[in-house]
Amino acid sequence: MNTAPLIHFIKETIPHFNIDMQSLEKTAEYFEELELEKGEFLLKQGKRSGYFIMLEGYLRAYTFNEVGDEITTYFYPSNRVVFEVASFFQGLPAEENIIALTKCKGYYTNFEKLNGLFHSVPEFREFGRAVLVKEFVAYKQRTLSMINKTAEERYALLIQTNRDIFQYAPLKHIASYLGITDTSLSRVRREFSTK
Amino acid sequence: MNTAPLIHFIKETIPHFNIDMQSLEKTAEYFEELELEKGEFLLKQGKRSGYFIMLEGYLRAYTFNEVGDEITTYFYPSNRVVFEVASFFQGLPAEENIIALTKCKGYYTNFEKLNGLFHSVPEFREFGRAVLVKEFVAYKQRTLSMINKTAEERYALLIQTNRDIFQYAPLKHIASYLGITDTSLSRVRREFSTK
DNA sequence: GTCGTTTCTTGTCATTTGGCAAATGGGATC
DNA sequence: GATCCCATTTGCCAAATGACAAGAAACGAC
Repeated sequence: MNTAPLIHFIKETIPHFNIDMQSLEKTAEYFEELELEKGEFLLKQGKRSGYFIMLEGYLRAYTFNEVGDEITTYFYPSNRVVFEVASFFQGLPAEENIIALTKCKGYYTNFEKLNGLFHSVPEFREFGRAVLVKEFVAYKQRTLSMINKTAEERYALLIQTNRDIFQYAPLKHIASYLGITDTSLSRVRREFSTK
Repeated sequence: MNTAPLIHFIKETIPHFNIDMQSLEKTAEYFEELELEKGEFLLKQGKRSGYFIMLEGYLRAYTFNEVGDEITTYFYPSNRVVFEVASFFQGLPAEENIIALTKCKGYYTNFEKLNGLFHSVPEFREFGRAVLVKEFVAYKQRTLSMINKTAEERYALLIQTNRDIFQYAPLKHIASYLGITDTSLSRVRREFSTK
């Protein structure tokens, strides 16, 4: 296994924290390389989520509402750690599906292995915490923008921060991610493009 | 300091995990008792957040949007751990204020002390992780309900899960928490009460 | 209690968004 | 090319929500 990109990602994530090379090499043993083809699932509803350090690719998380419509809950770009928090950490069956929008590459592990890693490389806990905090912060900001931004502002923000997504995801998925219907998104886009 | 309620809370939070009494006593040394009167601030914008295990009381977190309106971001009931994740863990100045809606009692610590505690009582990390995960899960659910529920459904959900809040917080704060104006909430309530 | 401030409700009207259906467009397959 | 399928756009109308202002009610200071 080529561990260099994994080790690089770990160091980047906690730059203030110096993990020695030996620990990093040991850390890598707890992961396996994973590649997903476009359309493959990283997680299926009902299963337990794993822990995927994704260095290349784009993923989409989605679930279904009461009337059976698909709701896109998240888009993951590269260089993110992908897991469904309740399922992974609390052992619950996932309510989300996570599917590859493009070919994806990264490193995968599961809950038991990650805990084993926390024991054998205690410094790695710092990474685990940083990741959990980072994803939590991202979700908080998303919630805030749902509360105090208009659909058009949320659309503009997505274009700014994650423009690539428009290349890989159909607009109806982006619409439900933004909390509006595809019809409304279409109108928002028409207004937006005239500015 | 009366450590019994704190120790009880820690055990309740990670029931599957057995921390011996000695460690729990040592843990308590890293906290101080804190009482807030109604109207007092637990956190002010610009400061660094602490870590407050609140056993009694209600808190409200809020910030301001671009036009200066107050946005209520969260209501905390008792038996929750209260911290602003980005500020506490990443050391950023808080963008939120957190204010007591009632008299509050609990145990308080800061980032340095909590890290010291993680070193001297490694089992306590399990508590830290459980808390982070729990709060993250709560936020995810909130985001999801903003996306795929109507204002009336969100209102009904809040009544079900956190009815006490209506006793302590004015409706305009509840309105901004739900992502609507106070005017709309008033109308939603009128409709809702006829059902 | 009185006064003044804040909160809550209501009315009116504008804007945003949704629901539905039809038209358009692009891509895949044969 | 013809056909089919799906995504997207558009039109029409309804429902939800916002903005603003006025009045009623609740609350706090004195």
